[in-house]
Amino acid sequence: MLEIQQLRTDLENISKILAKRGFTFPDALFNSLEAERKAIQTRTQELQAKRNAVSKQIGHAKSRGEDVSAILAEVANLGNELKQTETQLEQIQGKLQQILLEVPNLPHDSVPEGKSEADNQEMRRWGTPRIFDFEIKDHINIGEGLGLLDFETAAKLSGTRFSLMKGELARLHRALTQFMLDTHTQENGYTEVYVPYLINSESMHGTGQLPKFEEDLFAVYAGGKTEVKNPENDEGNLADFYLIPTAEVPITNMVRDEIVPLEQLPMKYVAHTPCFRSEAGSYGRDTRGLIRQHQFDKVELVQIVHPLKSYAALEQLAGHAEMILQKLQLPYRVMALCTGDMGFSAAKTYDIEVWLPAQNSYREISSCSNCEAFQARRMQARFRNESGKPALLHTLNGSGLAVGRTLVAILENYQNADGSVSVPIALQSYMGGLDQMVVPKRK
RNA sequence: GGAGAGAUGGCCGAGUGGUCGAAGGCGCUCCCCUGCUAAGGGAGUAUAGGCUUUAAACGCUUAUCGAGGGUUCGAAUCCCUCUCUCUCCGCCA
Repeated sequence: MLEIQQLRTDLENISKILAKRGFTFPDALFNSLEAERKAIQTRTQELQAKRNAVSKQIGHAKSRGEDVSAILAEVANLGNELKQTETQLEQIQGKLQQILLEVPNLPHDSVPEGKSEADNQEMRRWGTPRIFDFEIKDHINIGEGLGLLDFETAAKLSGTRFSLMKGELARLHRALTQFMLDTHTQENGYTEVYVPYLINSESMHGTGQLPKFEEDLFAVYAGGKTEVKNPENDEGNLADFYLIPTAEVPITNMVRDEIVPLEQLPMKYVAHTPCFRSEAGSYGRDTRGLIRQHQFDKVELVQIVHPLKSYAALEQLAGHAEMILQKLQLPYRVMALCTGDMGFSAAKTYDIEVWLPAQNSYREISSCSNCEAFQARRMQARFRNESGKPALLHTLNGSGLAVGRTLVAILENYQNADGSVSVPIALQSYMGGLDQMVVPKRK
């Protein structure tokens, strides 16, 4: 959420900046609502002040035992008018709030301008894609060839965009999460947290998934009841819970409505959770394989920091995600997302893309964003600053990493001619010393 | 799921219709006193808005005593709904 004062004083400029993201701010509507708001709010407060003064008078008079009927007559109609203006004010502020909640964050000055993925800017590359002297397979063929990856059964259980892993592959998947968590807690200074996967709508508003992106989520209704609780307003249509699309939601919301002491900053949290996404609007994209699933695991990094330190923290956070790929010896590149490709809440985002040989391209495996005060303002997440005053925090999040996609990268980059897959050295201790997953011999 | 108790400022805690944004204490900040230490004295100390202001401060003003609604000229206080916490019982991985 943007600061409404900023919009009031600098609308033209902000509108221009938002246009770079492809967002059209409703200038005219906003201005007329604001004018109305100002008039009605002033009037309301005048009436309230009068009521308070008169009520106080009555109190005084009564305590002196005087007759108050004259004063009472004077304010007979005040109540009605006040109620009317209060209602009007509430409606207008509701409308303004609604507009505000759907406005994306302002991109940072350093963000490259552009319309789509094609305009993202490459920052750096690490590692050299391996040259294979045999015909390579994609991760689906490798996994199925090993007899450890089973999409058919997953489809029977749940449908498309689900997967089922067995044996050493399931263990490798688990090894990856352990390895990532251990690295971030032991080397990068994060505190591990275990969080709820079912989250209420307030939290989803806090990090920006609601109200605009409900169709991307899975909603959960206690006892399977989906009837509208309160048909009078939209809030009544909200589900009891939503399945988290990322651990960013529960972790970041830990500081919702909190005032954090200065000395507790920066807060650095890591969590491993499953993530659930409806993937509405991505029909036909990455339909095969593990790349785009309704359910996938992710190790998420969240930093809650002092506003002056958030850009340094973003570089650090991206570095932490990169560390995992370096330890796994997986080639990658880092992209600065352009204005048109960034997510709703982000002021600046680096995507880390891992090399996938079978796709002959780099694919997103981590997305690291500085949301500045955008989420904090929605959440009222604050800290007590140097002069003792509450001020908004900055929040950052990044994958460190998406586990399923890391598994894909390992299968493809570590594949051998005979269909076996070598286990990266960094993971072998998590695999009971196993250094290779081999194709089972036919009997 | 059943029965009961509770939710007040950074913390503790008083306050059952009127001069209460809220006593008192603790903590914190500043000042005075004290040659260290301990103690003492004084002042200050919620948040979010609106108007005013080039901006800030100041000033004026509104709202907020878990949340929302109601009664009333007036609500921390009375009524209703909800949320959360605690205790006991039941069920449960």
